[in-house]
Amino acid sequence: MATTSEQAIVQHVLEAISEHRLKAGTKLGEQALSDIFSCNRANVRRALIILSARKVVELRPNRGAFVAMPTPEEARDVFQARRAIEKTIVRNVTRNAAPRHIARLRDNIARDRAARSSGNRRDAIRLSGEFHLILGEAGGNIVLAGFLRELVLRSSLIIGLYASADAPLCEEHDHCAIVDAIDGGDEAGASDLIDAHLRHIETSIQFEKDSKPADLRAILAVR
Amino acid sequence: MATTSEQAIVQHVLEAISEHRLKAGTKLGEQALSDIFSCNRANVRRALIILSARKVVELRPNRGAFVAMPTPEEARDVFQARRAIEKTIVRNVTRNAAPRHIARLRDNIARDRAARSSGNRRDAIRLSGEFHLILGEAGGNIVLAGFLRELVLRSSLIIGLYASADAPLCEEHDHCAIVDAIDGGDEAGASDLIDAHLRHIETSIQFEKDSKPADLRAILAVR
DNA sequence: GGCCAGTATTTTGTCAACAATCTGTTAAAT
DNA sequence: ATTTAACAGATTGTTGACAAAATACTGGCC
Repeated sequence: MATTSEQAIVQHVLEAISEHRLKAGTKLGEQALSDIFSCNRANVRRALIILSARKVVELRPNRGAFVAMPTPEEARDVFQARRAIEKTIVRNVTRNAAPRHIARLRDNIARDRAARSSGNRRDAIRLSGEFHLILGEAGGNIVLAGFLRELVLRSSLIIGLYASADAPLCEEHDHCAIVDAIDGGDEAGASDLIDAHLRHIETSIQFEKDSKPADLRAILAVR
Repeated sequence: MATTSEQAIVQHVLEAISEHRLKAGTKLGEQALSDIFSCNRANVRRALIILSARKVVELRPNRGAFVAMPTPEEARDVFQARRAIEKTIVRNVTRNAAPRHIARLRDNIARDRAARSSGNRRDAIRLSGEFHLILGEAGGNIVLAGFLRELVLRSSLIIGLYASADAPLCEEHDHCAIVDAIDGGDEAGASDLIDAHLRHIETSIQFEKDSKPADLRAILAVR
């Protein structure tokens, strides 16, 4: 059942979202996608169902597929979920810490720093997201890693929606401190650092509350 | 895109799994399902894709769909993920504790007890799973609740695979103590209790390690 | 000039027929 | 008797055509 093109579509859409090329709310027409990937509409359909199951695409009946637009409430839930999951992951990493994993993390930080200093914002965004995914893999729990992959993607949409265009995202200093704690075997310390890191990202996003049709109606009501 | 029959198939399969009527490894033929639900094969296909995204169904190319068979490693990961997620959920419930939620939880325990004493094992299994889902809803975090729903289902498959047929599952006493702690506003206590509860379930399952093809090959190799 | 109705076009949803693949059985050959 | 090969049946995968719905457009009306 798994064709190559279906996987390719999913992969490319996810990458585009994580690099902030695809913005929340963008329509993903079936014809358009089947043209781009030169495949049958059936494959596009399968890809869209998979993406909607991962909550990064919303399927509206008789309307089509759109890149999901997380609400502020959803955003809050996503970040709380990340704290719960990543704290456990980081504890796992600290316990199981294989040297190659530490190396991958440090390599990521170095490349992130390089991308930042050379002004390559797109790479920087992708790399600071990947840092968390590497943690997920290094933790050794496939289930948690899968959940985290979904959450990081949704975070990417949230940041694209609610953060200002040139806001600082993950601070590489934070990432560095986390790896140091892991490398030093400090489970509780690493756990606290990732928690603080995620809280810091969340508070750096300001959610404008007025984006719901109900509010609009209330505002425009003549009385 | 969401038809009624597609939702119905997903719903019924999930219910059947959570009540241990559908066992891990069962083949879900397309024709069979389209006959049962009297719908087109296309709808069956969509349902199967959704189920495979939730990891309760495995899609083997050119072979068809089968109810997933979690490995012991996967089982360990699922339960660790549940501990991470449910501890946070229980803390949320304790903080937000609406009376109607507490009532729903106590009602669930009462019905669970009734089912047990009347020897209705199927209902008892379903109800003790539902207890955790009610916690998920009461926590108020939709993202975590969604993850938990998936994990409870996978737990159901795991228990069906590895637990003996008449093993005691969730102890209703455990559930009772958890609700008491929540009702008393004891966040840390409730968190510890659910952690212990999940560890207890996990240790009551013995995983026979010999179920992988790699092991079989090693065992049967003539040298 | 702005607004509404009716039509045309595009897009999504449904379906059935056809092709490819796999499974199980039968038959022939060693 | 065992093994191999080929065949028959069943199941999955693919494709294109058709139906239904929504959006865009055009013309008439206030």
